[in-house]
Amino acid sequence: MARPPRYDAATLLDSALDLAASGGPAAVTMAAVAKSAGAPSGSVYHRFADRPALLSALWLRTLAGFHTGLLAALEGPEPRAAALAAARHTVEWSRAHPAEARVLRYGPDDFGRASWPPHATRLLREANARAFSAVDSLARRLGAGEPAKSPADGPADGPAEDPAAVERVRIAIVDLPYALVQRHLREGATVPEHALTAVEECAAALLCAKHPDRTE
Amino acid sequence: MARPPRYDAATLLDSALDLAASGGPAAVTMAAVAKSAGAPSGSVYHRFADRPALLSALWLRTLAGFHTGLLAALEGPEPRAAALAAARHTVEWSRAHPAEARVLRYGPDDFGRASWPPHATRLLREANARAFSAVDSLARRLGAGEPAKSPADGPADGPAEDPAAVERVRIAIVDLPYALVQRHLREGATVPEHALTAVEECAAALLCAKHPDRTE
DNA sequence: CCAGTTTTAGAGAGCCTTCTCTAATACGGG
DNA sequence: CCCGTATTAGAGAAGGCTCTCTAAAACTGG
Repeated sequence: MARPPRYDAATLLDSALDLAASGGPAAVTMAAVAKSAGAPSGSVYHRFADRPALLSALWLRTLAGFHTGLLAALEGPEPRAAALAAARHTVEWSRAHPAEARVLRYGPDDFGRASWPPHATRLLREANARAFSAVDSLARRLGAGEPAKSPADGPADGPAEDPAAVERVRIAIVDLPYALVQRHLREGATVPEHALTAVEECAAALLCAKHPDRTE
Repeated sequence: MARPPRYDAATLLDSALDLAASGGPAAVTMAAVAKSAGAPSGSVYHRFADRPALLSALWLRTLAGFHTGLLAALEGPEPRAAALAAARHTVEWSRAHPAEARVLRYGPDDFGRASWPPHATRLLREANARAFSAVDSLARRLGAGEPAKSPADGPADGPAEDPAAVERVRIAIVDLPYALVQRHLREGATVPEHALTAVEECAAALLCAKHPDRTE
């Protein structure tokens, strides 16, 4: 009932991904995407209302690709194994998807979040909330296996929720792998294999040391 | 013997810093810097040959500001205290200099390193080499205090230099504090105070756990 | 007070980008 | 076979950015 599409949204986003990976968000211009995909500029505007719409789609698609594996790892049955798997996932996914990982170096603000359509802004908020709550609940599960420390310390609702402990878990399984990956990507290199073992060791060390009793 | 300057390089770089901190590298246009400083565009081009020259000056000035304190901390007499001081410095400096810290979120490539003048490229290489070697030598000093592990493992020239151990130190005192700081900055927030204690705890934990004998 | 030098001041050319608009095109259903 | 629709195709207006160029201005040493 209609002419078949030659340049669909996914294809155009692939071009946008390449441009963003090699030249940063600023390199993703509508003209550059069109040229890189071999399409006329009209076709790009046929798929995406404007540049913010394209940038938001690129960010959300990339983030979703990363989150699926991360969430799967975080929801593993055994808390400790799940934490280590999540830490590993960041490194492995970045090694397998270098272009996407380069995009996630930036933040949504760098991709013009301020001018995104409301729809995209909502999706971003939901995706981030989902990931954050998954990390949070894993941190709770990890804490539940430990001996309770001081029950009269704050309004512990469900299991004990020491914000500092949650923060430590978050550092071990999110920030630390992310930092290591980004260091290599920032230098223009790919993520080396030994980054994986480094992350495993460091995450294990951080998950072990729970009590900050050793002040010095 | 000449007309006194009204807009010197430092003032213009201050404007560029504000623009970069709030809008990223793309927001640092010659026109925007001129407007933000209240100067005509000619004055900007009088100080900086072209945009890459200005961007390189901005990056190098910002990096130098961060490096001075970092190098001072790394060169402390007692290795372990020096390592913890270095980790702390990243957080404290970022809290004290939010705009500069936002700039360092990016990499030199985002500030157009490919088109920098050779002079600037050389300065960058030197600054990075200095910082890297300071971390490296601190890692060596830290390792020297520990019991030697397996002397017949690689061409140990001076003190034992296990690349994995150096990497672990680098993660503890550079990557980890950087990651924590950038997480807050990426979200548009400032770095909270509790980030400092989190970094201290995590760095201490990582510096303690040296031997990767606990595989699981 | 003058000559010399640095700096301000801003107009404008050339290029690139975003976005719009019109026309042509290719396919499927009846 | 033909109509309706989704899509391609690309020209072009409007605006921003980089960079150049000319002229004026402001200060200092003699």
